[in-house]
Amino acid sequence: MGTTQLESVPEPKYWHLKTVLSEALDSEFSVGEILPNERDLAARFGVARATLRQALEQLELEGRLQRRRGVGTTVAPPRMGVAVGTELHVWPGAPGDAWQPVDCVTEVPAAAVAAALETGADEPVHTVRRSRVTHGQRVAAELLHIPAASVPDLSGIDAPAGVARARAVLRELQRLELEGRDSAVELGSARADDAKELDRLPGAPVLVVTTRYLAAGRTAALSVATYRADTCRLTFGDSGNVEIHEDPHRHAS
Amino acid sequence: MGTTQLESVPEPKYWHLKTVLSEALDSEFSVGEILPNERDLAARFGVARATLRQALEQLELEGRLQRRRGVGTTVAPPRMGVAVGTELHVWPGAPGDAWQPVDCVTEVPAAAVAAALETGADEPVHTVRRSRVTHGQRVAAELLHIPAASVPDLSGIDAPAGVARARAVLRELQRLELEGRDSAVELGSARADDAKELDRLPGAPVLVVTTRYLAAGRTAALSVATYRADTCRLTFGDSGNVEIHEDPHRHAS
DNA sequence: TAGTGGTCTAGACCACGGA
DNA sequence: CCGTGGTCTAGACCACTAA
Repeated sequence: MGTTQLESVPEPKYWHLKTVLSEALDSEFSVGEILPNERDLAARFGVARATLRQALEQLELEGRLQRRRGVGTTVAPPRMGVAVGTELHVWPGAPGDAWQPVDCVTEVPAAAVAAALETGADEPVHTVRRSRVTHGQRVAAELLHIPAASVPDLSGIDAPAGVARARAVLRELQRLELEGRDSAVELGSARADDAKELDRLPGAPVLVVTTRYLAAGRTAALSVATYRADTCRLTFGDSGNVEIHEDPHRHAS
Repeated sequence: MGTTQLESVPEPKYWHLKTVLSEALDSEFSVGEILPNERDLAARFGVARATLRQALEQLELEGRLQRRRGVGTTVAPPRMGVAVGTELHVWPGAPGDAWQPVDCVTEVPAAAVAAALETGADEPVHTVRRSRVTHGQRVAAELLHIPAASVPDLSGIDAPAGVARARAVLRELQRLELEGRDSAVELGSARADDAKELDRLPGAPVLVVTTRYLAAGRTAALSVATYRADTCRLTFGDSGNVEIHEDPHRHAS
């Protein structure tokens, strides 16, 4: 036939759309600027709204866009670097750490937490809730699990819960000698409570950082911190922290 | 009215669906088992297929499911821990590292890479492509950028590209003294080339690990590694590496 | 109250894998 | 070839925000 078949691998529309939008963001928009609404954009590109939304979702996942219901879609600033792996051999709650205690409860934890802490099934655990603010933005929410056995001298505190108790638990933790630490990062989706704390909808993508603190040959504390994946880049520096100004991954190929 | 209004905050259908499916996966399915197809599942729960797919997407994002076109949806095994932050003060390509060189080209890089390397705009850079296999699975693809100035004694090599040249560049790199390193982790979506290497569709969620290697007071190499976010948990241990058996994040709350 | 993004539907067709 | 998940459409209604 006379028809040429160049499109041997037809690219999905939303993928092509994402590329076009991405280039437009680089050249025609500046940070914080509001994009046209989804219905107009879809009409302009001649696609259904659902298809446009698929492209926007990808761009939001990559931290290029920010969407807020009732407001609109704006161009996101570059992701902020958030230090996670520095301050070796320091307990949570040490002077100058980036976290702010919010609450504390003491109870027998869920089975998964007990297993990670290697505690007995009936052993009570203090769970401190903390939040992290960087550059004026709430970037992470944390649950810090501390077996009651790790902080035995908590007798003078009568507060059954709340910030006061959280501070007391953290203070007692400093008395132990920290022997080591290991962390893991994985992708997750925000639970309802974390989503509220992070000002996102439930299910929003988050980076979950799980850290075990070791003392006296056992796990003395377990931190599960959820960071906003759209706005954060987690940095693990073992040398001086230098900012990488532009993302080499974005434009490569 | 006599009708009670308990649903003050109506939960989205796909969110409830995700919870139900998640519990079913825990109790009624085992790893590797094939779920009913999407049309049957949607009918069984009385929702449109698109709504069901929204729930499945979330579960896949959390590493609970694996979906393959033409095959079906299966229950995913727990995420594998992949060491990323150990082996301090070791160059890429050192004996025993987990990466396998695939290719190497030498050319003037994209602007973003040049900026991160702090090289001049016209300075050539070796780009080594490597892939990482763990537990028999391709888990990551890497582009390793090395300024030509970091490996000046590359004269005896006549191969213009390919694995041989990659090995030669890595070998030369070992002659420098590594002074430090810093890494960053962020969420991204797989480019077409990485997706093919990782056996995923383009746009699949990945964890992008950017590492700068420092020597002689400058950036001697820059690694951009993309890990499959669905199957990997990146571990950064500064003490012995101990596996966390079950994810404390999954079941909490 | 008007306009935004978020959810949901009931279809259709396509690309891929295996029999 | 058939069955799977992946893409796409053209609507509808809801939840939220700001004026």
